[in-house]
Amino acid sequence: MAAGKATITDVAARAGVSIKTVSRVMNREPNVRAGTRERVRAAAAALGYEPNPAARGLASRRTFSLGLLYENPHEFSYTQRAFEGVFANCASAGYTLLLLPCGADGGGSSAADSALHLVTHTRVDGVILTAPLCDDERVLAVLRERDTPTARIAPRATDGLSCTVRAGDRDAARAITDHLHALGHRRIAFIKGDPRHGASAERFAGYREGLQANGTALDGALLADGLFDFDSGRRAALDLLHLPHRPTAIFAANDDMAAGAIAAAHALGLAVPTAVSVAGFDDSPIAARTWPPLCTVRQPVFEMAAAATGDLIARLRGENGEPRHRVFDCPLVLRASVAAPATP
Amino acid sequence: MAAGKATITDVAARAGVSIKTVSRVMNREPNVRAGTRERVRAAAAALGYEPNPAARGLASRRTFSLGLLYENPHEFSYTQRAFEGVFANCASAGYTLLLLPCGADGGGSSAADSALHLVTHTRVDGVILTAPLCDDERVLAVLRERDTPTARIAPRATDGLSCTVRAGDRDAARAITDHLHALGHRRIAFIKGDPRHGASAERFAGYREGLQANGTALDGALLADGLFDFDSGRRAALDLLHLPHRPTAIFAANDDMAAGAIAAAHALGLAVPTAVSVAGFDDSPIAARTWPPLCTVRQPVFEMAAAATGDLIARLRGENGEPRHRVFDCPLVLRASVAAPATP
DNA sequence: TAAGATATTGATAACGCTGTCATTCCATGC
DNA sequence: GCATGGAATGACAGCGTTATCAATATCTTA
Repeated sequence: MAAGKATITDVAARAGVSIKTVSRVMNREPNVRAGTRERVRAAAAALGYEPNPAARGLASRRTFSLGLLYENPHEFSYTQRAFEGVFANCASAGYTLLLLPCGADGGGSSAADSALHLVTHTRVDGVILTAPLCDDERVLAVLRERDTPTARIAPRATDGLSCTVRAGDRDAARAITDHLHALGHRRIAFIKGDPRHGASAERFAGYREGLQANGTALDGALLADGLFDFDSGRRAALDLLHLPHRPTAIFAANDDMAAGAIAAAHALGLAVPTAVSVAGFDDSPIAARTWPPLCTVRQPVFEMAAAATGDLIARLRGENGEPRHRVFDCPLVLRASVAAPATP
Repeated sequence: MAAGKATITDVAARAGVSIKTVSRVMNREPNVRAGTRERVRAAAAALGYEPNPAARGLASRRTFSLGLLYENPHEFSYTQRAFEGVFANCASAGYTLLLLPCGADGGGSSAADSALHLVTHTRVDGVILTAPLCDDERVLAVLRERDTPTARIAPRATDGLSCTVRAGDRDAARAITDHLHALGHRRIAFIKGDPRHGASAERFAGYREGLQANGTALDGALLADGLFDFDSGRRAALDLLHLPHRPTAIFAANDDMAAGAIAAAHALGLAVPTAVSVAGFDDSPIAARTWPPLCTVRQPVFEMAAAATGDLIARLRGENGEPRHRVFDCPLVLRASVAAPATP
């Protein structure tokens, strides 16, 4: 039973009551006999009925929405920057932004579930997905089924149906690797990103390309797994720095992990960059706040999110035929956490 | 002319055309004579007419809103945590969350303007304001005028009209100061927060109370101004650490500035906490990522935001008479950036 | 047991806008 | 002067819900 089609009239007919009674049940109003209530509930469930928010709002003069007004000069995390980018284009096009956070708690399935729930029960003209949700097959299937135009930020691959934007992860990772090599580093460790993100594989590929192009063999001992968060980076770096023949540089697949690596070096009494260089990826706010500040590549998140939104809106207006796919350049950001290796 | 009252019919009557023509003008459809268009525009402006989104959505089967689906396990900035807290309560109560960011660009006036614009043109049942917007008289005046129920997070003062939540800033700052004193610090510097935030004054008051209770005189040379951001903290700390008789501890009014202070100490070759202790406020993510990690107090932002939202929704449902005012405790978080001063 | 009170249900009119289609207007060509 | 056709405008029927108030069913109480 396709959701989003049944109306209150259908439910009333099926339950053998008036629409007003259905309305009462849906709004949990008192004065409905338990049996009637149950019958209406069953009919609604069978038909996959969801009240239409617009009709509800029109009739009741309520919106069932709250505004959250905020001003945020200092904090620009990845998500924050993405919000701002999306919002910038929404506002100017007369669109409203609905936030649908997905619980990141117990494993991927719960996140997907809450995503599905929200997509099914909230009527929006289009949806913007960020990684790693943008690669979740179940979420994408629901959107396809309901013909919901979609834009995806940092997806694993393009699909001809949705607009996408992504960073040139591979080239940027290659650039960092080249930079480290050019400074004289030959033992460059790599901390991988969360495997659920498409970008992780790309960044790793860029690292490998860089080694290969510079004639350095890939040393499996210099690879560590991470999950894009500070603590996984810290732990991975501790392992790497305890190696008998330790790396002279550590390249982490994002800044949070790189910050963890710097903390690990500090904890072991190894000076950065004298004893070990550390590089990150993203140019997130943490990159300018570590000591020493982090050498990284800048991902233009705001611009990426704004572009995704613009393309999606254009599509909603029927302005362009094929969905667009954009790739954004990530320029190198040189900072003090990287230097030439000590020559022993 | 109070906005939010005029309907398309009023505009049509005033312009001497049919409602359909008004609709055409409002939607920028073609085939309207320039003169007619102008007449309609003038009538709409005179009446302060804004199309009703619900009616529009119902008739056109469009929502003019986009969904942004995201999953965000790692980044929990202050704003992010507040979002999550607000959203948690919105979703379970059947409310939708509308984000209205305010440009934090050229001075406060522009931010207030964009806030006003959004509050006026978007119909929401209630509004949640974060600092420093929650103390902006112009914003509050608009909300009062339109009888929009409001919740405020970290306001300067309560007002009997809106629900408020805030942290026990004064007590927490007092606790940090006491802690530093107990360790033996007698020259404790303080970096003030952004004066636009009510919390700044409270935290400073707590610092002063702490000194006084411990019998230490307030030394004006040990006070520095800051704006809650990393760089203002770094610069303030550089000044303080260049004093002839420099402080043994620096207490910054938030973590971002404290992180800046740590960077300043590093830059001057002063070890933390051996040469100088540094304490912050908030327990924001940066606090666990500096080296050494930051001693601070934990502000329960998620819980505060969730409580504000819950109180607001209860109010919208007419469940409670007087608006609630809550104060949240901020427990001390002991970390390595603070230790007893060296005894020379 | 009947009157009165209360709980339950439904008929119907909004709600404010857009879509459809009919109508009017006006410029053009013959 | 009159037909022709496209541009400009309007009449009116929904859109899917809630609100109002009347109607009916059920329960109380004397």
